[in-house]
Amino acid sequence: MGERSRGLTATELEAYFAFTEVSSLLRHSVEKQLRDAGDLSYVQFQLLARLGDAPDGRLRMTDLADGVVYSRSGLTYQAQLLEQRGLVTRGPSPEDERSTVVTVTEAGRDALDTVFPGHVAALRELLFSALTDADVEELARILGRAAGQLRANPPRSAAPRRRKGQ
Amino acid sequence: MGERSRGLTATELEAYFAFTEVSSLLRHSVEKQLRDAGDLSYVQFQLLARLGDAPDGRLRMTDLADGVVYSRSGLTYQAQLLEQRGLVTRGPSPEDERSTVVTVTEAGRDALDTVFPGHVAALRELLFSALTDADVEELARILGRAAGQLRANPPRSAAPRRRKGQ
DNA sequence: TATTGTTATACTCTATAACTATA
DNA sequence: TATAGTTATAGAGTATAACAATA
Repeated sequence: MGERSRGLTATELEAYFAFTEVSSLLRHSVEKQLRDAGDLSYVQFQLLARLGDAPDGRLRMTDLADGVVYSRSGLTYQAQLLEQRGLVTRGPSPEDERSTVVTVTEAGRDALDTVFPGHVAALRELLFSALTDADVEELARILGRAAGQLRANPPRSAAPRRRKGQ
Repeated sequence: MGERSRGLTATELEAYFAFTEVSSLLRHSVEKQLRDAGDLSYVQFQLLARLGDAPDGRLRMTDLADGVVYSRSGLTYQAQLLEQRGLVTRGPSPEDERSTVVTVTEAGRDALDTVFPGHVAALRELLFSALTDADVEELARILGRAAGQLRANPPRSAAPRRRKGQ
């Protein structure tokens, strides 16, 4: 970025550019794989995967959204799509009548199983094949730190609600 | 991802999750900053930044697109937006009459200058503040490798055209 | 014939605000 | 009053295919 790079060191710039490049290319490839293999968008895959890992495959809408979707209406939209396809069910929470609980169905787990091998293969081929075990460890450590920092810095200029929406 | 994680080591999974988390949160924050500070989308910022670094601030459409936009019509759309705002100009190439050359205007450079300090500040605060100099060097090295690998693996199942769209 | 770019079109996704209902 | 979620609506962005023009 030429002169505008003042404020970042050369190494920082290099790391940032590499990060954005990897992020963009990897995301694009992965999205294509998920679409081709299971007709899932990346967001839908993330939501299903999250539910698949949750106890009983169930999560409240609010907890499901975290980090994946940045507006509540966006989550409602995606949850509707998944429900229409029979990959999740939605129902009221027994504990808190305001809440909606989303649950993965068997079909939802099948969709994950269908998509997952290709997903892993893509990651291995596109990302990990170029890295040593030590690289991967370093990457996990460093990005883990960065993730912690980002989590601790919620988007500023907060809006109406604190948790989900923006 | 529970049992479905077979095929990736625990460390690989950890690295991948951290990567997606950082990518998502950072992108979201940066997009907000660019929008607030200069009414630019992330894609528009990338296009302007690329032009700002190019000799004479000029690039052919095809060269401008690389890695930023994945369809030719998408680039045309964004270039139109930038041209309407006076941030770039478009004109025919003298060498190849088929080509369109895009050039940053002074207003375009001003827009970059307006947005850049906040952009750098966000990166410093959200990403680099948590990392040591050695971390940043490692990150640049590792992600540089990964980027090379990704560049060498163009999106498979190629389509109509080879370079940009597909 | 292949390449560069534009246009028309349809579609996906996201965000804002207004609204309902429960705590 | 605050929280959880939905709905209506509008807007931004992307992709595909058909197209025109030049190499």
